[in-house]
Amino acid sequence: MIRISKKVEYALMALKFISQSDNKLVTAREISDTKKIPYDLLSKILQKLKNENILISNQGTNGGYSLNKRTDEIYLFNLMNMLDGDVAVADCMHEAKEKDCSLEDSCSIKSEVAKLQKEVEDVFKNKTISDFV
Amino acid sequence: MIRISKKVEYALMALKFISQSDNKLVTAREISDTKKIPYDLLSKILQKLKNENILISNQGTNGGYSLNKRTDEIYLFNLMNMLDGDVAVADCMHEAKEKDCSLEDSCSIKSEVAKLQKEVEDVFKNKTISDFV
DNA sequence: TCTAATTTGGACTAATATAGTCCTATTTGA
DNA sequence: TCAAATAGGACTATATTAGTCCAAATTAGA
Ligand code: SF4
Ligand code: SF4
Repeated sequence: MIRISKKVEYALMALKFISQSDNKLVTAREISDTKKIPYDLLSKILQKLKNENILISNQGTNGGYSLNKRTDEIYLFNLMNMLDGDVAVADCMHEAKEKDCSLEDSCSIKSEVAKLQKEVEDVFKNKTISDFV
Repeated sequence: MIRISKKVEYALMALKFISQSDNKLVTAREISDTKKIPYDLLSKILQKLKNENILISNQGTNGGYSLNKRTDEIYLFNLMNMLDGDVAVADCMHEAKEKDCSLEDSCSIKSEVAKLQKEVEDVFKNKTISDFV
């Protein structure tokens, strides 16, 4: 059904929220409350973004998150990769070859699927967080 | 993870196969055997395509399927719709509003997601079976 | 030094979607 | 009448996505 996962949506909302908070640290709780995002899930997402150097985190009382990149340096394509794994329109299109397709031998559409992959990738590679702010 | 379902892949292979069979009727068994597609699943797909007037079917001995449209009249976008339901990058983007998002009130990214939806749709609307043949 | 606010992170469960199977009926040419 | 085929409902299995639970570590401030 070709969709953006909730994780990615939550990440987009969170990054937008943080980018609009003028350098002030933002807590997971704040975002969760104002955007109605499940707290635990959001926490995981922010941690991931921190580990991927999209965010900087400060632990402890008065802690929170802040951006570590400009919004136009954060690509939707990369976000999707971080949070959901490879953006691949078919099993055979994964970068890492863990997921092979058992039909690869008899497959008659692989090269066309590859073109499609390219076109879909381009859509997501051409969007950054700044498009969402 | 943004992918084309197996159903759609199987449909593409089947339609390609049929289109290359020079007006001769093609059976589900033939396609299933040569393309290694699970027979029962493929049958369902072909039946669906018949009900959607993409294929014509002939029952009984010597029966089989043939195309009811030119390959350049069969859009990937429509195939996906038929077989998997709405192509929607997010819950709120479904045509029929069965699937609403509970966050719609607090959502800060909906309009940008709508743009994305449009771009993704365009990719699939600009591909027909003829691109796969 | 204690406490509350916070991030960190593993393990788990629940819900949903996708893929595949099974079974029976119907149609039809030979 | 038989065998080859489509038709289609109901079901099961698998995988993915979404969400929850719990315990630990960090840190500012009282
Ligand atoms: S069926 Fe063909 S296109 Fe689809 S995943 Fe397998 S090899 Fe790739
Ligand atoms: S979170 Fe926003 S963009 Fe996503 S489905 Fe809900 S309303 Fe649409």
